[in-house]
Amino acid sequence: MKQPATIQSLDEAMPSRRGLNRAQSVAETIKDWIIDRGLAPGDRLPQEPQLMADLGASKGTIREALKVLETQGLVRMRTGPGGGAFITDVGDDLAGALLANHFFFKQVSIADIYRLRILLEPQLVKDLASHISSAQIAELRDRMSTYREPPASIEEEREQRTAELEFHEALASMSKNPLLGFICGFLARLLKDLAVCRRIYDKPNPELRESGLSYQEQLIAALSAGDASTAHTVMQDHMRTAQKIMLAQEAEITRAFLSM
Amino acid sequence: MKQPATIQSLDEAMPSRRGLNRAQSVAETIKDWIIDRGLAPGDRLPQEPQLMADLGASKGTIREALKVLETQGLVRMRTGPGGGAFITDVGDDLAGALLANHFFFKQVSIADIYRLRILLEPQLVKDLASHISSAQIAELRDRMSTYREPPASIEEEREQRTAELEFHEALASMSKNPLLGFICGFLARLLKDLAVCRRIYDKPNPELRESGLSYQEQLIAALSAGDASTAHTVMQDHMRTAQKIMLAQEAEITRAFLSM
DNA sequence: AGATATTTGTTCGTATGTATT
DNA sequence: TAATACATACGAACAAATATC
Repeated sequence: MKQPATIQSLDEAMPSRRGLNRAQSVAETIKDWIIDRGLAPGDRLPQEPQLMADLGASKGTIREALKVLETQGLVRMRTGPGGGAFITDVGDDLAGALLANHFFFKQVSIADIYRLRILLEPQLVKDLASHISSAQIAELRDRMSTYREPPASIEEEREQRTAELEFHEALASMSKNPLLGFICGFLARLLKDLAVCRRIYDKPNPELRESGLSYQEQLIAALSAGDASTAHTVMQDHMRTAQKIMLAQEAEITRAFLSM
Repeated sequence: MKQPATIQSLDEAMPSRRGLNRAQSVAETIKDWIIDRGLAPGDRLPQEPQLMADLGASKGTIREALKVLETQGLVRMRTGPGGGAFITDVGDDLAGALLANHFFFKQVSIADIYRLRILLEPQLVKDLASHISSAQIAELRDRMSTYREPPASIEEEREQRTAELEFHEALASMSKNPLLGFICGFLARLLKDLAVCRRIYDKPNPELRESGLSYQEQLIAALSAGDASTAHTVMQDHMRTAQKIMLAQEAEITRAFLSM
């Protein structure tokens, strides 16, 4: 059954969106559609000509509105026959990118990040111990093998440091608590992206590396044994030493900066 | 003379942005400009005709790109002479709304939220104790007066509960750690929306209220005395009690986020 | 206070690219 | 291979908002 036109009622159904221009207003209207028609990821929105008719807006405006939804990660556009705008789940990485924008102009220090990591990461693995699967443990073991051997070059040094952070991202993605998982993943991502950290990672740092390696072994052992409290302790120790090392490095680098 | 293929030169001027369409690619390019030209909030981007020339894109495309940046909260558009796209700070509320979108289809439980609050809020006030100003303490005292007296109706009950969460948002906004502050604020916001949408707080709950009142007095006392460890303990106790009470009424957040 | 110039906002018509059949 | 259906992009014109004189 086709439901032809809620057409011109829309211009009136839509008046009281103060402060927004047409495209944003259209985007909000489409959002409302999604809500009260209960559309789920995978469902398709009407096509552009249809939207133009239904919302009484031109192509350009419709496109701007869809762009809004797309950058919010709510829909994904596809070309070709059968194409159009599809409702999609908002991926962690996109949400992380958006959130990273928020901290674009704020100064987030390494100290700020580690203050959170020290609190959250131990809790994360503590919860994880009770429900982690053997397949997931295997995945963690697999990641570890990446940096089995000491780095031979600066590039390898940085690669290993990145891999270590991705180990934490993997842990985060396994959490049953979406909030906790997302935040831990985001913190790891911030460390990966932060300019200051990049400089830190450029120098060899065997101390941090060895600490990382031994803790990971202990952590995996504790996780596969389902030993929550040991996992918690191991992670906490690791975070504390990592914090110390990173803060020392940060201080050193800023000192080097000042002397220029 | 018409120049048919501006498109060609663009593919070369703007290489290696795989998978993105033109508007998104343009948006990324503009972002890069912002970064390496060191543009700060308040600075202005070139105007549309200029951007069209510089990026070799049509007006519609430029507008889509600017729309992307606008919905990400990175720029704000203004009409009229001297108007254009202005770099802007990304407000906490917008970032929160975007992040809330991310949890639109996920199920976040009250248990999930409180697991984080128990860890983070105590740390927040502990840090706060060392640098809070007397003006800020006055503001907190002022907020408390809102719910001095027991609620007379269901509506007042809910209002007081909201005010209590806004007390936490105020605390969060005072943090010197932007990450910690943002996350605590976001958690309070989640609970607030949860309250509005799911009517969890509709029943009178004198136990929670009294616990809240007495803890706030103790907290403010500790903060104005600069007593970090007491502030930490007080908040931790409060969070634990609140968690117990709330878990009794545990319900899951489903949708209701998008309307923000 | 009002006219005007400047700049974004919106629309239409059309052409091109791309994936499905 | 050709035909189709859809998004994607261009360009020109017009409408609305707003600062300046």
